[in-house]
Amino acid sequence: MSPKRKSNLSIEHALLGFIQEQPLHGYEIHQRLQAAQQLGLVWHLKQAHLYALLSKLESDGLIAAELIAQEARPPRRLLQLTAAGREAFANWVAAPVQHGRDLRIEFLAKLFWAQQRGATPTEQLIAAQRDECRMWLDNLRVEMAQSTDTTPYALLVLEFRRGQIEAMLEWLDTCESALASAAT
Amino acid sequence: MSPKRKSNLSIEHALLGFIQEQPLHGYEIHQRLQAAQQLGLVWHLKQAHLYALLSKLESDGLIAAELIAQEARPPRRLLQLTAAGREAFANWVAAPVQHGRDLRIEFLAKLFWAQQRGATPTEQLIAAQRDECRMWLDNLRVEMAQSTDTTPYALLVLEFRRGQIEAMLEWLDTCESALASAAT
DNA sequence: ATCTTTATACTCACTAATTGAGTACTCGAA
DNA sequence: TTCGAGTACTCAATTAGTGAGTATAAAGAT
Repeated sequence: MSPKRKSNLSIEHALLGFIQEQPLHGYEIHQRLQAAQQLGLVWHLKQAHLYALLSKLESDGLIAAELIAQEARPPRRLLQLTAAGREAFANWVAAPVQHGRDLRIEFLAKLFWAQQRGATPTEQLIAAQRDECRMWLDNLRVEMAQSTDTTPYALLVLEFRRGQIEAMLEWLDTCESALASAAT
Repeated sequence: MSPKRKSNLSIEHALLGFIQEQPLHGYEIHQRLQAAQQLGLVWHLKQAHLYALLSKLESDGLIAAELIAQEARPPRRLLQLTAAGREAFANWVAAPVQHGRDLRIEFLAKLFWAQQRGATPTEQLIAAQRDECRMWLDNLRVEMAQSTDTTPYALLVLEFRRGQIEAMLEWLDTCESALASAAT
């Protein structure tokens, strides 16, 4: 009833990238997701799930469908970005992820699209994520410094997180130089 | 109808640890899960979710409940390990996780219980996980070596994973020395 | 000439995961 | 005396995710 559902979109935004250039239908998007060496490397989606996410994006007004009848086949639902969708996608690509658990999939997906968009968006994304990671590290260090009454286990947990974040930061540097050398 | 449901238990096993020593009821388990510096540090569960997981464990025959009536309050369901549950828990604690995505929560949960059990189980778990991680690394290196026709993006994805696994391996070393020095 | 795959383009019904909210009582403090 | 906090769960609802199915055409096999 209420017009504003709490729409928890995040990784779904990655699908919008496929229809930036030209409208596509769901089946084709699924094909491209599977394609080797691309997004499918980090994000796996069953077909039925893909269609579910697409309708979610549609009901959120980020994409709009146009029915293209085909004689004797199910009609294609040609999907295209709405203005809101185009904006949401741009924002999503540019924004770093806010939690470590989102690095493996969502950040790599952002990087994929950023890198399709060119060197500048890529560098900006990397810089933004680096800032975010540094913030996480700073917070961790504060927590660890305050740890006088900390159990050995709790300390190990914090050290685990520190290690993962530091590895991420080093890898972000790798990304930058890889892309810089790819540009030349 | 069929007696064998495909029961996809894994992280749920961590709950069994709470009733190793004495039977507890769900509410109490939730309290202990929240307790600072413990498992709650890595695994957050809403109350309703906890109860759902407990019934799953029960229908899998790993725990059994005894109803304890209390005058004028809802009766407690006192939960205890079955023989199968005790075995399943021991196996779970000893086994390394098979996928990188399970490191942040499930492995840390295993470590928590291993370390409650003493130095030997802890060392064994760490060793087993180290072997597993080394295997992942070896596979990654093969993939990377075979990468002649690889896009820069695909290469970065592989390098990301390598970084995370290497950080994990270093951290496993930290764990070992931390626990060794705690033992003295 | 017919028969079987394979590709196209989705839909449906279901189970599992997860959440918010509620219930029904007690006890201690203001 | 009433208000909040604690005890111990339960329920209904929403979301996520999967397996299987549908309907058709074109391509290839026998």
